[in-house]
Amino acid sequence: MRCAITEFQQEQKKRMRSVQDAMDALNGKWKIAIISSICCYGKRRFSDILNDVEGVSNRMLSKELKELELNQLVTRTVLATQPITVEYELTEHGNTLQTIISELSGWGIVHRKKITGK
Amino acid sequence: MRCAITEFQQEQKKRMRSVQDAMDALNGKWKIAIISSICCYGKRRFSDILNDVEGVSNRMLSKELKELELNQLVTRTVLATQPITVEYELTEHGNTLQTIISELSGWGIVHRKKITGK
DNA sequence: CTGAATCCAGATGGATACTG
DNA sequence: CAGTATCCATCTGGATTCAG
Repeated sequence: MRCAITEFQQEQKKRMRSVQDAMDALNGKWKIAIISSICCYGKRRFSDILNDVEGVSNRMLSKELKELELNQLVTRTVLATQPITVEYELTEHGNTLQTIISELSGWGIVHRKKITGK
Repeated sequence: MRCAITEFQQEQKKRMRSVQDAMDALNGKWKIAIISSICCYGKRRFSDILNDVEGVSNRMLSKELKELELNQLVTRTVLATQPITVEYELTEHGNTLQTIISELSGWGIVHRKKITGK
């Protein structure tokens, strides 16, 4: 009977799928930088993020913010100013990413040393 | 004097860069699945990984394994069998990713529930 | 100010066939 | 078995312009 092996592989598949789910929500060149920018300041306007995230274009920023909103990681609030301004904020769910981002940051530092600076 | 703000922003930039360093090493459609496959079994052959990672082509597998090797996350060992076989294994450094992968997996499960199943 | 629309170059990745 | 080479469709993302 090969149940043990089968179950083991099933677990492995589930694990891989859930990691992929996470990565799908975070993929895109700027997502993590955008999240960092917002969470760092609490609330953040479109043009602010545009300045924070070095190199991003308004086209990409708009697109990735929309995806983050779809994934319920940020909220978008239009303010009735003249001209209008828009505030982005992390949702509670978005905030749960902070642990992961911290760990990625930590690993990234070690990794960079490993590859370059030795 | 604006030192506090400046330092804060400096910290933020560093953090974003190191996260990006980490993501650079892990980007690519299959990297995490490949790492999962290898670490799950200890050692793994090319054709094994090809089977484990659903949907990957030999072209992509070859390419991403090469990148993982460059980033010193896996080692490649040619065995003198007939025909030759190749074993891939996680380096010590590659193994340090397990925590992050676990967390991503955990977050991915919560996230999927949030977005779909409620 | 906050985007959306268009255009376009370059990267990504699948299918297939081939080599040692 | 473990890749490499080639062809080709699609995706990505920058620059620029336009709109509410």
